[in-house]
Amino acid sequence: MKSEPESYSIDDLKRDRKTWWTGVRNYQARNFMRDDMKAGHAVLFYHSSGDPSGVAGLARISRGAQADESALDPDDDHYDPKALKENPWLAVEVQFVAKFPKVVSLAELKATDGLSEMLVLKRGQRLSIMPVDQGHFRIVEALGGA
DNA sequence: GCCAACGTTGGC
DNA sequence: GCCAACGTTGGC
Repeated sequence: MKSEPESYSIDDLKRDRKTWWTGVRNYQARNFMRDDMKAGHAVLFYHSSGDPSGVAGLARISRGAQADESALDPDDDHYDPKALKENPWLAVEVQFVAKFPKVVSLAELKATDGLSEMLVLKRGQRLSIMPVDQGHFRIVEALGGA
């Protein structure tokens, strides 16, 4: 799961302990939340446009997808005037697990054997949420040293 | 700030 | 359904 640290960082999640991951307005990302992200699943927390960009820590899905009410709130940054109650945007609840001592940078990910097929490293991949292979997850977790 | 690689919108 | 224009993401 990607977030710009200036917007919401691993430190913010550590402070909050858990948070509803609202504001996702991409259908593919929404479908990942709906179909593939269940309570208990492990998450890599990625800082995009960070210094450096990379995986900043670990989290866990604490509650599966529910309607993201922020889409219906005109005062919310991610308000979607076309959002429908019958076909809502979704959010999952994410729980803090660990902050890596040092961000596993994008450059480090690219340089690591066994991660070449990781989706976040694929060309043109901009989704804010994507599935991670179990093998890739273990490698990144080990690099993070948490 | 630049720009590639998208996704979305809307005219036709 | 096509596709040009536009908006967004995110690395650099």
